[in-house]
Amino acid sequence: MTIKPDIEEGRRPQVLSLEGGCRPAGSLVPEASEELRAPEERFAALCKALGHPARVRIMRLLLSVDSCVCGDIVEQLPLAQSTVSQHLKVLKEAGLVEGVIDGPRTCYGVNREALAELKDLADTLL
Amino acid sequence: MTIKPDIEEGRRPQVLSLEGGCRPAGSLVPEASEELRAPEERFAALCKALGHPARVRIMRLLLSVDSCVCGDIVEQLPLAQSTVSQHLKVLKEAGLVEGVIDGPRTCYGVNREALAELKDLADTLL
DNA sequence: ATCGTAAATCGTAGATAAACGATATAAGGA
DNA sequence: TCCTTATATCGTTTATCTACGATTTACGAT
Repeated sequence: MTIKPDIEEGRRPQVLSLEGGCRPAGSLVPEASEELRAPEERFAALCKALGHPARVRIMRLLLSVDSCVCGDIVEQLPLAQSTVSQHLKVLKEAGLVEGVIDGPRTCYGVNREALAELKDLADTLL
Repeated sequence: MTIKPDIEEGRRPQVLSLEGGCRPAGSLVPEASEELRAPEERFAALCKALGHPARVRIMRLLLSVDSCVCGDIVEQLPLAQSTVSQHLKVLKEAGLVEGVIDGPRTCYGVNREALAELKDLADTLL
């Protein structure tokens, strides 16, 4: 890091991680170390992935049938196939769902561990 | 609503609520009525509000001091005052925090009910 | 009435997200 | 081999988010 101090003079180009900060000391709150910041970011990432009604819906669909649905998800949503595929990608990248390629189709399922992680983080952090 | 059918002919300008849908019948999953869709949207809205590390952080700061902090939040984050104010607004609009004006400053606090609602929805829906 | 401080809002730039259609990829069956 | 089907990816457009500085608003104190 610190490749360049900044772009030029204007606003910084999306930091979005707020890990460094600028405070030298004098934290009002005891924690705030590197270690304890990671769970917050993980929790935020999980929440962000669930922060769209279509994705909550997809999660529930997958939970309700418990095994793989695939293109069935598309039928359940008023969205184009490509859009649903995108939403699945977001959920997959957050680790909330897993996809298993099965012949010409892909079977998705909820990652129960990630779901447990989410609830655990919610209880721990908030 | 239905002021105009659509802008012109291109893609629709961000539906983002998927309430209507286009399915006439034949749902694969039993539920999917209007009533049961609301909690999903509420949950998504809460998650969206928490879908940024700065906002998770703010929530934790407010919980840790349990009463109002105010500009202290700004000191705890590597963000400008206006940015923090924006994040607080997002949390406030989701109902997760409440602000009480106290003289020249505003005291924020976590809305514990909304927090309970979040956890409850997580357990119920997922 | 004026000043200073705290917070909100405005205006703006750049990054991401969401949606679509079109196209590409991959596997199974004819 | 050549369709067909199922997903994924690409390219694009529009909307929203994130961040900032500058300004405005609202108090309290002088």
